[in-house]
Amino acid sequence: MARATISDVAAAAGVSQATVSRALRGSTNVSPATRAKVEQAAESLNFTLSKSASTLASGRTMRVLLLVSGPLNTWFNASVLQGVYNVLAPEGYDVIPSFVLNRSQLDRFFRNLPRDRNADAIIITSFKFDTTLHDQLSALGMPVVGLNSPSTAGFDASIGIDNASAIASGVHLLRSLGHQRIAFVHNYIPHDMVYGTSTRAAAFRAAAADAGYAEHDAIMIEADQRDAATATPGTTEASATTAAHIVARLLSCNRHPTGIMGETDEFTIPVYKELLRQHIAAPRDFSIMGFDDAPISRALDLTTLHQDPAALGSAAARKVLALLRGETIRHVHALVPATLVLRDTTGRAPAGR
Amino acid sequence: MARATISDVAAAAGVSQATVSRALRGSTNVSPATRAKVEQAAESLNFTLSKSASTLASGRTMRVLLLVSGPLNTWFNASVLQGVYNVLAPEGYDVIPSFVLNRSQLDRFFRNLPRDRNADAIIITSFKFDTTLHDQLSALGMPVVGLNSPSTAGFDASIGIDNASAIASGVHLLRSLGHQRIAFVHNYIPHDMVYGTSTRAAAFRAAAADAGYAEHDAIMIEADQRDAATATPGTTEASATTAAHIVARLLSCNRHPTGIMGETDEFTIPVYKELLRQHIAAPRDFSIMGFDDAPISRALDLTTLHQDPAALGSAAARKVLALLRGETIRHVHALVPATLVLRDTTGRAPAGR
DNA sequence: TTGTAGGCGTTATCAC
DNA sequence: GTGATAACGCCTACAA
Repeated sequence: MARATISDVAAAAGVSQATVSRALRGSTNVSPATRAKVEQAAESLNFTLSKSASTLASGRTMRVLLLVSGPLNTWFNASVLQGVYNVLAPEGYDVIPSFVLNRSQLDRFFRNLPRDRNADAIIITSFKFDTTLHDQLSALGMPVVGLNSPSTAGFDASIGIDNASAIASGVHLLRSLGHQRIAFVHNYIPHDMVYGTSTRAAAFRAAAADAGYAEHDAIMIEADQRDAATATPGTTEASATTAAHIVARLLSCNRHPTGIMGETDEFTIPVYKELLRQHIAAPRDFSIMGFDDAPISRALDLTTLHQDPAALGSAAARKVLALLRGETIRHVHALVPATLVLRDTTGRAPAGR
Repeated sequence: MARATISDVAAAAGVSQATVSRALRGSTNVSPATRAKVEQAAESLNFTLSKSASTLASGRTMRVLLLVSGPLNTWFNASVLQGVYNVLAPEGYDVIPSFVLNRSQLDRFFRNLPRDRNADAIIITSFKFDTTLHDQLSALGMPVVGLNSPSTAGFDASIGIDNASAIASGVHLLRSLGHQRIAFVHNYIPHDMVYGTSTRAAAFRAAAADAGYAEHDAIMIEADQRDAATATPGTTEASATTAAHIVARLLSCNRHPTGIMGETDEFTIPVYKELLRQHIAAPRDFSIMGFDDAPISRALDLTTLHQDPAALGSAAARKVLALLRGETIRHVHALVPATLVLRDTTGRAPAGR
């Protein structure tokens, strides 16, 4: 059976193609009677509108791109996708995920994007901002919404986690638990890096100073570049080797820190495990907390800062919708808080320190 | 600047539209010289072919659907997506993920699919097979490849994990470690269920019998339906309540099992944690193993059966490609093994049992 | 190897 | 409220 076209339906229903189109899209002025006739005809012919043809004629693709940094099978990225999908799918939009692992892939993505301008809007997550990116974004010619981007420039709207206040609340916790020296452990940050967690490192520095920590009482420990190089790019997870190196540096400090914050749960957990392996226990000997509240932190009872990437994705998608409809958005650039989740890895600082 | 069309490029390059089309698609007979001219003209006009127009004219959409059961932000589903993407994206295909949580959503999906026949093929993961589904699949009119489906019927090709032999190797492990009584713990399986892990339960029964376990020495413990109902559908994770109930049933057995296998890592871990909470330690008092080798099992040093969902996704995508190109596939329905990963939660059965 | 011309199946703009 | 009709931007025989 060759596929029925709109004119077949028109013939069957005894109306014009235009009317069929109107009726089937539910929208414009069509009398209830006609609509019923048309719908019935379409039904019996097993007819449905062709997306491609509609797209061509209308200029609307009903597709939105989701560009993430790092693999899609990351807790964060997958959850964002889920959230975006949840609000866009019911509206009839397809969401097309893409990802890039490094700067050159990112550039290639933007270079090829117009090649198949086949989306109405794009959501971009966790990219570090730079002027090149900015230019690329504005050249896109479609609504661009950012998700967890360090800067809002170049985006028509954005949503993100309030890293600064979240990190601050973590620092305050450690301080009130009596930890005299604290540390922030994080992955190696390449100079051409595309992911944006470096915001947290900066936030830690600021929050520590703010909370009264002297500079040498709030130290930063970054993963070794060589360790990072052997890992999958874009992964936030620390390898066992990376973790071992970090712990070595941590413990070899003169009067080592007892309060530790990690950039993400996934990065923090290997460090935590390595400490345990050294027979240094939390919260007896030290306190440690992650960031994200990913399932893995729950499994290990790790204290952490909760964020909800699916909610971020949904919020971003809602902004896309608003942009597409030309509605005015209340908070063009919104920031949502991350909240502290107390579990088993934080407690009063060991006495005598 | 209004978008350049193919005829603008044709004019600029001094050739016909047809030639531009041919040249830009890299394909058919075009002299190198002409091709260069065309490419340069396109470049300078910032022109690219419109996907929608190509689709309409050619009938090929360059899109493939990925339908998964359960949320996209599951380790398994997200990894499958990643794997599918990895092979399809370089070939110019967009992959459009969709998911359904239950039977009615699945039916709705199939009912609406022809409504926007806008894909060249579809990959379907982890769905329980039934005759209705079979009919729906064959009515699709496009290549359908199954991933981890209990049956191959209705699919043009399929790829999956060899649950039977994997589970068998787990049972053999427990047996050789001296566990006299073993148990399989798994989530509640709704009768209209769409996900396919029930295969593992059946495999456990068979493998246990095969290994010489009497029926009452190899017990099945299924999560309570009411517990499952309160959880997110499609999640393979056990809630704390579910886990507590399961452990209660486990320990209240006369001579309780000391060797435990779980349907997935995510489901197994809460059970494991609950056992620890009862001061019953692995591998001293019992052995427990998961299935999947998800990152979370590594974090908890859980013995498990390794599978690689991204590889499954890639394999499925390759079959899609072959189908689309009319190539003959070597193994239309392929099964890949899952391999045992020994970690810290399995060991010799406690003496005197 | 390259050009010509007729679709592909809708949507949108007008009239009526 | 409904009907013509001209786009929409490319692909693909077929001819040259």
